[in-house]
Amino acid sequence: MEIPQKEDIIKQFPQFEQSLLDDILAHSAIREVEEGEEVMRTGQYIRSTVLLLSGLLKVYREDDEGNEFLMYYLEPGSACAMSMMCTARDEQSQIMAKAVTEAEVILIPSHLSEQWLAKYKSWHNFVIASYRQRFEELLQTLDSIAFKGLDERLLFYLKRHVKVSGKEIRLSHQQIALELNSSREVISRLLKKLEQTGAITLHRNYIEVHDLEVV
Amino acid sequence: MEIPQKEDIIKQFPQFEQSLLDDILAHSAIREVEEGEEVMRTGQYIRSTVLLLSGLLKVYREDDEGNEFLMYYLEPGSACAMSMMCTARDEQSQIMAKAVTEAEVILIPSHLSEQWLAKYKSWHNFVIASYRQRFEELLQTLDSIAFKGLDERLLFYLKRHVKVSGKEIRLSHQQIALELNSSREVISRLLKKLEQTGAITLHRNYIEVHDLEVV
DNA sequence: TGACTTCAGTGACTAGTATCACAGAGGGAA
DNA sequence: TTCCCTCTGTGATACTAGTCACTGAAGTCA
Repeated sequence: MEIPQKEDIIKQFPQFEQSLLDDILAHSAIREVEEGEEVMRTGQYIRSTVLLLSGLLKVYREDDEGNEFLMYYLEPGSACAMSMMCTARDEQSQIMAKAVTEAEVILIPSHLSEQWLAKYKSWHNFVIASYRQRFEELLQTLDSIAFKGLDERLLFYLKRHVKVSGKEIRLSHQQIALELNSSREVISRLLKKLEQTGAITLHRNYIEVHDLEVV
Repeated sequence: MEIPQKEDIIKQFPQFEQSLLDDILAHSAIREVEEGEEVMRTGQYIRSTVLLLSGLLKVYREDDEGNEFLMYYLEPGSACAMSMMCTARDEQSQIMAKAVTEAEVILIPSHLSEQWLAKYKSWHNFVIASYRQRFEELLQTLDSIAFKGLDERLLFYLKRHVKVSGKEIRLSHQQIALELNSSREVISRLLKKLEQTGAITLHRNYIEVHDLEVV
């Protein structure tokens, strides 16, 4: 654990008021997370609100048979909405969060983030905005699962990936299949089709995205 | 629009403090909603927080082709979480809400429900709890769509229905198919199978539930 | 260089769900 | 009663996605 640096926090959370920043500095810790490390597990008790300072987290759901699907990505400057909600009553996490890249998260003790809701207007707004944003992303994910075929879901997935980490998608087909709760062969075939339209080029262990909108 | 009666509100929202109840009485209206009437439409601007006083609402998502799927039911004493979130910035609804039975909703102007977050502890808790609860229900729905076959989803759907409106499910197979984003014939077949196990009995326009746990 | 491992491509088959077509049952209204 | 409409049941067929079995290509390491 490190002491957070004020400048880093300001850069990612410019909307926070001075006194809130001071409070964060005084009472919270930074945790450095390695690539692939789990930040949160289903069933784990949550005693801190999690803010992301750097890196990229994926938030996903896992069932009892080890199947998973991606809910959304968290980028620096955002918060894990679940950690805020559970916070309120010391409850268990419903989700998994894993670092996609090396990352730094700020851990704010639950009772403080709770108090701050009343104390700091900017904190309150941030929390409400986070809820709303995650809710919307979740709805989008839900839509794509409920209404779309796997081909469209894959497209949606690739687009989302491009948005958070650029046009070189460094994933194996296997990993993609896992996040979409599908199987490698099926994903391979669909990617192949996409390649034939010219939208992407396939390589070993990465996908080069040209233009996903034309498809 | 009617003037809300204090006793009715207390009955459904016993956790609200006196002064909050007075504020609700002074500034909000009750709207009576008929069975089948839409309370909220995707794309509509939301200027009020919606509390449910009596009746039953279903909250669902609809895509551009008219497909839909059920997110969850709202019972008296609960609030539409989306209406609270949108409230904050006068935004558009992402969802549909329709009265399953005749219902009464309380409409609280957005700017007030916003102010009350700071002013009334009980309101603040209520809002946070609502967020959390809806989020969890949404996650459950998501799970069942992502991980389960239609047979299990149907079971999940029936259970949920029994919980909110009893063991006589007054729905046609067609309506169920719609809410699960499936087709009538398939639902008919699955229900038939359930009937054969003895879990339910089928009738015209309603389903008699005996025991869904044994299946 | 050769052995080994991981990743990707492909055909054949299967399971689950959707779609189509049609028949019959139940209930309401004239 | 008769007509009509809605709801339900069922077979045939098609399509999507998942599974299995196998091949070959790319990268790694001794």
